[in-house]
Amino acid sequence: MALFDLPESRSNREADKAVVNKTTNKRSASIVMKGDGILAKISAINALVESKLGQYKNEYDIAWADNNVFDTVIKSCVKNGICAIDTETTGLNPISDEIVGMSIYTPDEKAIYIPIHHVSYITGVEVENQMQIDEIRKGLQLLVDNDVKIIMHNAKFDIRVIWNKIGIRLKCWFDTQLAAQCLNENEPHKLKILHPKYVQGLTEEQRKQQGKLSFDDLFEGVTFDKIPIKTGFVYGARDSIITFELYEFQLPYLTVDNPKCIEQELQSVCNVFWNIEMPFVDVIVDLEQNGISLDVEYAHKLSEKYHKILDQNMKDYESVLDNYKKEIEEYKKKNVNHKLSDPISVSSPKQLATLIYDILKVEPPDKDNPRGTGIEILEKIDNPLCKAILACRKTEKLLSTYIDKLPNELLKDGKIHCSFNQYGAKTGRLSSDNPNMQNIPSHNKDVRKMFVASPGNVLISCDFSQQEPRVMTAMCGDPEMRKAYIEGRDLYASIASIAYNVSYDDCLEKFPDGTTNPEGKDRRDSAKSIFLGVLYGRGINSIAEQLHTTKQKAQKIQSSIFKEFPAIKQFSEDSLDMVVEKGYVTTFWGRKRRLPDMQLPEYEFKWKPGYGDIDPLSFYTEVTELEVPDDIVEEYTYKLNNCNWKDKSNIKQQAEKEGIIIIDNGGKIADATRQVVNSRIQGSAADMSKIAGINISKNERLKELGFKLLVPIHDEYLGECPYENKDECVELFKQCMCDAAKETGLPIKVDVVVSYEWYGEAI
DNA sequence: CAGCTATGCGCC
DNA sequence: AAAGGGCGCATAGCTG
Repeated sequence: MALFDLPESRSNREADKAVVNKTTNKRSASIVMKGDGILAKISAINALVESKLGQYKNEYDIAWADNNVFDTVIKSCVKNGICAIDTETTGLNPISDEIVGMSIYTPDEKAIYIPIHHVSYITGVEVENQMQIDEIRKGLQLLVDNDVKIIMHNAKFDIRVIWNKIGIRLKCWFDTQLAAQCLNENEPHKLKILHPKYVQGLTEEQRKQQGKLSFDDLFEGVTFDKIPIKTGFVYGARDSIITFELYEFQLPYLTVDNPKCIEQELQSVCNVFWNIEMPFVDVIVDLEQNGISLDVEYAHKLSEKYHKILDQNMKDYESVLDNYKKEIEEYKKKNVNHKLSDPISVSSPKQLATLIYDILKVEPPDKDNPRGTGIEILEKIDNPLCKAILACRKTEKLLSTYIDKLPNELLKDGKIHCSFNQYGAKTGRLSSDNPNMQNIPSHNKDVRKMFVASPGNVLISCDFSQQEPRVMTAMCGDPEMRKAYIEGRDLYASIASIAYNVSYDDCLEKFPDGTTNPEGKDRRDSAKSIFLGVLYGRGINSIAEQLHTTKQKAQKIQSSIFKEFPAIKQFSEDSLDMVVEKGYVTTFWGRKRRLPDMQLPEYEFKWKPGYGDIDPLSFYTEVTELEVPDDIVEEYTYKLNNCNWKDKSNIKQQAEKEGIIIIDNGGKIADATRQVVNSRIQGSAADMSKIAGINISKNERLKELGFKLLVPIHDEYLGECPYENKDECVELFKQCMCDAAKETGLPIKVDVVVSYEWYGEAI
């Protein structure tokens, strides 16, 4: 059974975890099953691939060590100056997983599959006559030397695989995934979905019929290295050609003077794609490849410390719970089918709700969420039990998500190499996973200190100061707000000063002598909340609640802010006008956020099946959907627009009796409305941060100094460099960041910290 | 058993 | 009437 020594279907990384998690007995049991099933599984896969992709068999070629297919195609790539490339691997980790094969397509040649590390699924021995890494490297070097334009789908992955496994760092010229995201952020961006949809022109129905063609669907559970080349080459080779075809479809829309681009109003998106997203691919490759060091010894100590705290938290919780022993027992007797564990689990919202609302009969503080057990609700309840629950949950979160989790994520180099999703948010922001490096606790100073500079290096963090408010100021152009930033004043204090009609100094957190000024802090906090409230589309009630004040007072401050800074309100109104007219808003740099819900009618009217002027007995009602006559639509629209909101459901029920279904889009429209201003601001900030990353990665001097980017956290970058170069790196780092704001015409401030541990003591 | 949703919570 | 934007992940608990 040595063949199946590891659970092969998983990445090495996960395999390691499996070794830790499972007993030896269990493990070998599952492996025996795998071994017994592999023959059947492979033949099932062979048949499945044959049925789905067999038609393409003769259209693609295999590059073997003893034929000249690879050389021929490389030559054609050089001649054409363009090609699409894709890799197949044993898993999704470009460092710890292995490359299995590659495919290349260039026009006028068959798409080729290059087997590299296929093994026999029976013996585990490498299949003979596969291409040698050295030969492939020489070929790829030719592509680099001749500036061949390379097209990929999710390029950062393939670039890293090829860099790590073949030793060539390719540059991607056109990433079809990023293109798709720039062209429409509101759809899935998998190659296997986009190609049928846009290149083959299949309808949703036809696509369903075609069935699933993605890797997981076809090879479920079996890594690609075990797939016989005769079967796998069709899938592999096809990846590069469909990537190329998708590119051909997309290119006109991303060519600034092409009629298709102009007609779709995509000129500004071209700027984002070509000048921000494509150059940023190299930044992501660096970030992921660099990784960040973790102090394992410190993490271990931290784990001990917090497990002790958790033990104490649990003791406290259980002793408080003891006070309610009687009530709990009573409840359990009355409700024989109760699902309460003993003691009641602090991590089960259901059990906690039972405890708090059913057993202790607490009056729900939040009417909208009467059985909620979230932090804000428990804080309002304000009793020792809730305090104990919150303490347990806080500590458990720290331990399970960070302190005990992160040390397991290390690769062989002792670093965490997480994954960054370049278009992770529909606003254009990045996201991070495996693990998420963008939500490491910052309030708690202990946890971030697990992350340290590599030996001989220092960490440098550099963040934009008030990035989003600054972007808002640049975009709305309010002269008073601009002045505040240009003169280096605190914007929130400036707003407060004007809104409250008191001096600027009286709106700062501190007096000039350094002592705290509580009134000033309150004013500044109010202005800040309201300003950010506008950014987030937040309701006035919710703002008032946060400020611990009345709705009237909050409303008054908001009104005076709108009055004194008319550009803020104007900007919101312009944004709403734009989205209603065009269906989208744009960022400062031209990224689009489509919000089609904003163009929905407030109400839609449909006949109930069998109603309308169709014969109720007809079998064909679903074929012709008849529209509800205009006069009825108008009548109900008028009623709905002029009624008390409480009467709305009555009207809807009334209509239903008459066979008319009223769809209320109010909720969707409200949701989208809140996104309008925020998308422009958050998206512009994201653009700016990406430009900063590009500036940094293109700075040759920083490279010479050994500076490395490690983690982006929205408005902040974390990097490291050799200790002796820190001063020069800090200056260049700051400059690259500030330069990103150049186009806005507003200066931006950055804050820098140099330290050995993240959030550790400044050096 | 895997895979899904709900709830809660960490960050900007 | 009331309304926080953007993420990823852990756990519980349900379903197939």
